[in-house]
Amino acid sequence: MSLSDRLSFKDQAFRLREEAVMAATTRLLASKGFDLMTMDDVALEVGISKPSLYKHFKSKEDLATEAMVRLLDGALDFLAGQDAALTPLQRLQDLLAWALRVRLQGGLPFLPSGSPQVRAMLVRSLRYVTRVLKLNGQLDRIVTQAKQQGALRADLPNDVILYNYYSRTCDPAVEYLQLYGKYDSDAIVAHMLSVVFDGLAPPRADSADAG
Amino acid sequence: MSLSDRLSFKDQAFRLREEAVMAATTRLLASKGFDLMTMDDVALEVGISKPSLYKHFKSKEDLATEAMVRLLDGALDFLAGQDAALTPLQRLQDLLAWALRVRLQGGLPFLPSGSPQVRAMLVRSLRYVTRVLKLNGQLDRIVTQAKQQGALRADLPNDVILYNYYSRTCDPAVEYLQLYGKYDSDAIVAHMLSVVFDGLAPPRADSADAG
DNA sequence: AAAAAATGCTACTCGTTAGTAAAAGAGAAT
DNA sequence: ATTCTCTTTTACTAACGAGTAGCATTTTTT
Repeated sequence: MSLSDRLSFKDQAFRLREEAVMAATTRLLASKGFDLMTMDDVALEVGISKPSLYKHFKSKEDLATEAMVRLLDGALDFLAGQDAALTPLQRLQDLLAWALRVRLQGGLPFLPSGSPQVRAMLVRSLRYVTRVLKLNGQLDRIVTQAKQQGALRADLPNDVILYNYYSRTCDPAVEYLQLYGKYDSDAIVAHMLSVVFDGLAPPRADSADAG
Repeated sequence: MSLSDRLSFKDQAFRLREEAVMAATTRLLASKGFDLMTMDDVALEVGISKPSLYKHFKSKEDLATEAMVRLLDGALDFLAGQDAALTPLQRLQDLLAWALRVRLQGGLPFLPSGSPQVRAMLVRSLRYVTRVLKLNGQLDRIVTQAKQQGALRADLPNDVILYNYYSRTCDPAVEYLQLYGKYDSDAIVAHMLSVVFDGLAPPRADSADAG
């Protein structure tokens, strides 16, 4: 309603196409990576021609960066929308589950895996860096809270925990297990969460009290 | 001696250069990835010209595949050379530590992270596939042994354990923590091993006996 | 010492891809 | 209805990268 009133048909179509472009970019970035994703790929997938892309985004760099920004905004929104009653540990677990599901549906990981070039490209973008710092700050606080509650290991520095956490969203294990076809998304998410927080070794009942 | 006797100067130089080519390829593959590594890069790093590379390897694909094959051979050698007295868990931990150190020194990860194209390329190579199957088989047996000894969680399928294990060798967390400069290699390896096997959550002393 | 064989290098080809210019087309305003 | 503006497209350019042809050089062999 409010859209149709204010915007012309052309503008509406333009916005819709922009969303389609973002969706295609995200999918292609996640599957092929930045280097192998061509602007022609994106154009073809959206069903428009390459120069039209440049009406929306001024470069490939811009396009890719925007995709990452949207992912991080999604994560920040997810955090902001979480139930206040949740424990810090549950907040972390739920966010990771969300990120893994995003990934399993063809979305992007939190960390740009791979080449320093891509990292450098992202860091050039203020829009991107802002989000990273915000997410980092929020998660760092939650990790500290979880440690205070005894829900995360106090012997690990926060950054070690955080990078281990982030990196799980681009863990190839997810991809490979999905490729297998043996497990559905729920099973993969459950397994991954279990492994991240509890580890591959069984709980050692003798560790705390026995000695 | 035996080399100088049988091989001409030319042949010796040729072999030495071939090693230099492999070393450069490995380093560049690890840092830039397959797509961004150019044959000119390799040639420049070795100090020879591009066409000379093609006397050693018939294509970029060949070159990259050979680098992966050597890594896997290294892993298989490491396994073969392990002390027979080691527990299965220790064997897994030591191999992972070895792989992480390789990675921290600019080497390749076990899993080709990223694009399906690269995966497809590797799978085309029989030399590569042979090694993968061999390593998979050996590690699968060790994992089963470790489970029987209660050293690994029996509730996780072997393949879930294995892919989580493999994927740690290309975990960006390693890269990022190294980038930080705050931790030395030993600390990073120790932290990673600890996280992989024990998880981010503290041991739950109440889990097995209390209920 | 001279011919023979093999390697290394300079200078190319061909294909691919990011990005652009100018024409063609569709919607909006008078 | 007609003009005006904005968008879309076809057809390009420029750069880069994989792989090659043919010449120069160097080692080996007779």
